[in-house]
Amino acid sequence: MIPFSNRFHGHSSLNYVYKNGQAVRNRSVTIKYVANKHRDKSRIAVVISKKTLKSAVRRNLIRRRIYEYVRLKIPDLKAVYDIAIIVTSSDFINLSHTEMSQQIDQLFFSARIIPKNKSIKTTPKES
RNA sequence: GCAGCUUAUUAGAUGAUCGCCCCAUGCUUAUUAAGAAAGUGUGGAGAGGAAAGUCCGGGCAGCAUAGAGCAAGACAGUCGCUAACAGCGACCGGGGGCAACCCUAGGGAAAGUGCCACAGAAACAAAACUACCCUUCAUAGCUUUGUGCGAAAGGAGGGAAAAGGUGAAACGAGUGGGGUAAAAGCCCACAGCAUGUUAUGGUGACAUGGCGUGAAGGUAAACCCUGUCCGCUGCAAGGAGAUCUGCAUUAAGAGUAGCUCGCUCGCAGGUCGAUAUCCGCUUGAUAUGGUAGGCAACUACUAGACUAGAUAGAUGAUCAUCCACGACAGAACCCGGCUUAUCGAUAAACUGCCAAC
RNA sequence: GGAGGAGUACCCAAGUGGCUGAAGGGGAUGGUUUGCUAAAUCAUUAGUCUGGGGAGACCUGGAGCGGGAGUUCGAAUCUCCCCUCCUCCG
Repeated sequence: MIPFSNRFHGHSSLNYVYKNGQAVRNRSVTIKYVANKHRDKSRIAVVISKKTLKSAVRRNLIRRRIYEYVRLKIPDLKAVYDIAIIVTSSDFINLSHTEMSQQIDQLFFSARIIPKNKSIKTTPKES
């Protein structure tokens, strides 16, 4: 999980991201993001609908894996962002760790939240 | 050894690195003290047998310290257990299995009402219809020619409820004998059923036997009757600000239930501040061990223990090794059950068959 | 987390124990009408799964009212347990 200060608190702050954020998406994940100049720390949420995956255990598992990977990316962000990662396909549960990290890296780069070459350098360091 | 049956336990393990929530405690922001917040260090602890479905029951909270009557609803063998229950235990009756054992919404149909389609003579009150039997009328005919006898079909009167291609079910006591014009528990013997009473055993449901009486279709997960229980809403319950104006003080109105009573309460609006935070929130019908009681469910006493409390919601990620290659699945106020989902592994008791001693 | 409701043919739906071969409407298919279409009008329609027969057109048996049990002679309907979908709450 990510620290308490990097989470969203309350419903309305997430609604702001949904309404005003920019979106990048691929087949199974959508990322909405918006820059926030009032805060010192970025906030990140992972959203999985009960309709996409019925089992609570599997939803938790996806959420934890994404949170864990994104937690390591927080220091690399260019600025302070509010980010919502919305999972829209139940196939996401079957991805291996490398497949998952590739998809998220790709989306983060195309959103221009993190610089490309740094993201390539950091991943071997972490592992 | 094979096949089966019941119960209980368990629910991947170990290590490395990086992280999360809560609690305790130290330091810093910050040199009087106290409190709050943020950061940071150390230590402790961190999902289930079903956490699920929300199907029952209870605690707790608000409405009266939850009160009365009706309505509505739930339950249904007996005795016990329990805070309570539609639960559990033991037993009784019924059904299944060679057996261990399993299943069982199991009060009342002689209080009343309804329903029993189609088919069938008839669907529950008894009768009618067909067939059966007797008497009689009348006729063909026979004839000893006498107001003699008299078949079948037919008309009339009567008998009995034994027979009736249907149907889930047919008047609801079977078999054999007697009996009769023909029949029938009409009578007899044997066997069975219901009910009353009585004896024995059992707390009881009930079981076994004696005596008397009797002939009653099914359906109550149809209405209903009998007995027992039951107020409603649910932690999104509920609690925690400041201030001003108007109306009212009996009455009116409002509040919790479908209605009646009863009970309680002043009501309406504006402004500021919020749409959040804190409390409720985990020590409890608590689990574990021991002793005693009980066939058991369970209860009493005792010892030490504290074992999630989040709020976009904490147990994870990555890697390595091992094996049986890991099923179903994530607490949200808390308990007791039920039901449903579930890869396997282990242990114990018991039953049947086969073999050996 | 808690409370309530619904599920019948491709779609909308009626049906509260028995002749349901599942009413009715839309849709689909084929006629009539028109120079052609639309509209109107008439007729047909278990159309899903499965067993058997047939070269095929088609004929025929069974199941089937979200799924599974039970009560009953008989269940879309009554009872119980699941599944799916929808709505509400400070």
